[in-house]
Amino acid sequence: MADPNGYPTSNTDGFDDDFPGDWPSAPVEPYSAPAGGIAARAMAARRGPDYFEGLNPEQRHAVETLEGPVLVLAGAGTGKTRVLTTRIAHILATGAAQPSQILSVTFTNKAAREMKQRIAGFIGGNVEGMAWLGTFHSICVKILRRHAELVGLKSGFSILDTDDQLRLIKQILQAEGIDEKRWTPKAFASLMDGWKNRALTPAQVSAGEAGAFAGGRGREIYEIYQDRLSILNAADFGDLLLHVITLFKNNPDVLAEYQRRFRYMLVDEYQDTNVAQYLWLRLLAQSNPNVCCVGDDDQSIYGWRGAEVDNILRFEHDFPGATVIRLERNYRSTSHILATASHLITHNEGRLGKTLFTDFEDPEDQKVAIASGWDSQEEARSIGEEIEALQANGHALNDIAILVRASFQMREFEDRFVTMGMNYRVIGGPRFYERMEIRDALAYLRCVLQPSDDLAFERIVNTPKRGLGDATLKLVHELARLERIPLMQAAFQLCQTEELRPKARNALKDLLAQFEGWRGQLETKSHLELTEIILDESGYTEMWRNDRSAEAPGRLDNLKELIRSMEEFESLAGFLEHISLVMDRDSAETMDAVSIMTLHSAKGLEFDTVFLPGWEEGLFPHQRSLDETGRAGLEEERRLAYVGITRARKKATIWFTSNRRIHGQWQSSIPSRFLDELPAEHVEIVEQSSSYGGYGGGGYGRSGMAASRFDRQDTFQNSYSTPGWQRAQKARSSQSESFERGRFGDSARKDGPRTIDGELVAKSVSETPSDYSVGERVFHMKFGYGSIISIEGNKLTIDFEKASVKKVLDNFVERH
DNA sequence: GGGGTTAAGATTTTT
DNA sequence: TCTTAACCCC
Repeated sequence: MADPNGYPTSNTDGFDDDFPGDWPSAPVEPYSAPAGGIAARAMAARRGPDYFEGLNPEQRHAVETLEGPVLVLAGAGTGKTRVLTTRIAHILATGAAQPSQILSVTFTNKAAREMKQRIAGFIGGNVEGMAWLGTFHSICVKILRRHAELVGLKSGFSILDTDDQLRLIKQILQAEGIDEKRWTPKAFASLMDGWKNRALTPAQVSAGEAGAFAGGRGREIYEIYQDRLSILNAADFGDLLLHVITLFKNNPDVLAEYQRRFRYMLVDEYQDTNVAQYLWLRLLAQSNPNVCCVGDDDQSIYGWRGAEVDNILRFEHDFPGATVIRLERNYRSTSHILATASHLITHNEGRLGKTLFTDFEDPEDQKVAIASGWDSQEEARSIGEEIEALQANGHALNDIAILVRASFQMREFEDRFVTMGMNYRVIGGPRFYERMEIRDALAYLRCVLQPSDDLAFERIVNTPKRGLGDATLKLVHELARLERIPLMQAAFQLCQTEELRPKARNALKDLLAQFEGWRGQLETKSHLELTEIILDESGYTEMWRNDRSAEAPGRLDNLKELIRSMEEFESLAGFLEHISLVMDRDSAETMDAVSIMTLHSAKGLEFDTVFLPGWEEGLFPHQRSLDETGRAGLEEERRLAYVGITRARKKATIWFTSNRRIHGQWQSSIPSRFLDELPAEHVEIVEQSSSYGGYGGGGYGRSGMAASRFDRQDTFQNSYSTPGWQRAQKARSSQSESFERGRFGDSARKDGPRTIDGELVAKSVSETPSDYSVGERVFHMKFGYGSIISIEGNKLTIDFEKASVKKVLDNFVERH
């Protein structure tokens, strides 16, 4: 069957009717011309299909080399996604495979979504057949649901999030009598994560490593944990991969089916794969080498969560006969930016080596700027002013980003921007589905759907408060463990006895009856209605309505948003499956605002203008990274710097300050060693015009933090004699000017809503005196309720009930 | 069960 | 310095 666009189609679940049983045992291989053969040369002489339009020769090579292993080393901004999607289009158009025969893996849902959209552009909307385009995890779930029994699960298994995981570990540690202070659940979780990232089952954990926890009981705890999961019929994120690997290893017939199915495999962001993902891929690629991995070793920044740069470095070794294609032609940044980033990254050892270049050079292009200030406040203020100036020149705020190393740096900017009335948005941060109220609501839904979901039940059994305290729960737990039954069932049995005090018994009975009632409505009510009913009848919404804290209104909004987001799903089960895997939410932000985010979350994005504050030793490179992983850590930090610089299309400005407050303590800081690794000819030191105080000089470098611990001390100390550094110092010490120049009232900025977390809305700053009066009770989105102590113009000093005394602009509060 | 006090910990984050 | 979670007492 073919669709109107001539592309082969297949059904949408990825499991064709003929799969696995009726899979043709000897499929007719589509002919593919050998590279360099007569047909190939004849074809190359001809104009390619439309989708080749605009590809450069390397990109085209990457698209056309369909057979055998291919590694595409795609530098930043070299059209990586384009190559991937065009390659898929090419596979489909040449008839080399059906959509359902292409395995294409990404790391994030966002990447998967974008890829689907772009492919839809090529093949006319019909991407439903691309059933195997998704994240590692979502693909694994799909496989596992089919073969759950083979790894000791039932098909309806639930997927635990990190919160559930921690609570479970905690219970186990308690039950095993392990001191939670000495051996924290968190520590165990990350240890176990490490094992799962390397595809180690409990039996495979080496004695040495197992010994690193609770006096040698690491493996034992891991085993108990896995046991518990299988009793709960649940899997954590790491398990999703691990179970599939186990499945493949123990069931060659199952593996063979998938090997036959996937004619072409594509992996995006290959530098981010961990050992488990690598093994997973190797298993699938055993009999079929048509693997195309795309990645950039220079952008590997997730080593700390198990990514192995080695995977990409060893590709040619692991996949013999691999074609390696380098994409170095950059379409994003100016030559100064590229040269700066390229030069910096050459300081790393153990890279495959690429040098970005651009064909477009404009004498007007600005060099990468290096600016410095006295402290982080000045940094925020100056950057704010520069952004204001850009805005005045018609620069869209949406094309400006501030990329920080650590999220605590964001606060300074938020504070400053709130004061200035500058639109900004924080990207990243706590995700929607991780919020307490959302998790609670989901726990209710999970309980309705899966009465055996103990973790969900525990979560909400006494939320809102029903008088079911520790004592009651302890009895339920004991019975459940004794009888090896789920908590809800134990609770039910307990209600039949006299063991509980009448009050608790009735409360528990009522709750169980409610769940029964909700379950009864599964068939008759839509999942939207039912969710509303549940949240209502359980008293959950009421709980927040009665809550007087600052966050309560937002939480109620989030609950509404949750219900709204369920609309796109057919059923409760479908919705729950989706959100356990897709923890992100793409907010439709339309407003013009500066983006503030961490360097990590900036990967894959680009902006005209990028500010990179906080380039100081200890912060960037981060001390902890150096302490924990030494040289490898330093190199990863350097790659992070590389990622940061290459986000900029036209202008990058790097900042460092002499003083920074860390954990409330002011500390003097010294410029990042990375600054001295930048190429002088592409960088300019900015003379500060608005700095104040002046920096007194005087050897803060040597007495600075941790200088003696650096493994490259010689290079490092030399940094004080480099011309760049001296000029930067000179520029800094010469100034003193008041910085409190009228920030208010001089703004020709257009009015618009301001957001914090994409939600808080404020209006413009003005000198109009506030019409609030002293003593009035007001509400502030971030600080909650408070009363006004004093007023200056539109600045209110408020004594907050839940926060301290703060000064805020009157636009940010409302009467109460 | 709630409210108040104290202690610990404070990179990066997706699934 | 500030936030969060645990803890203790009523």
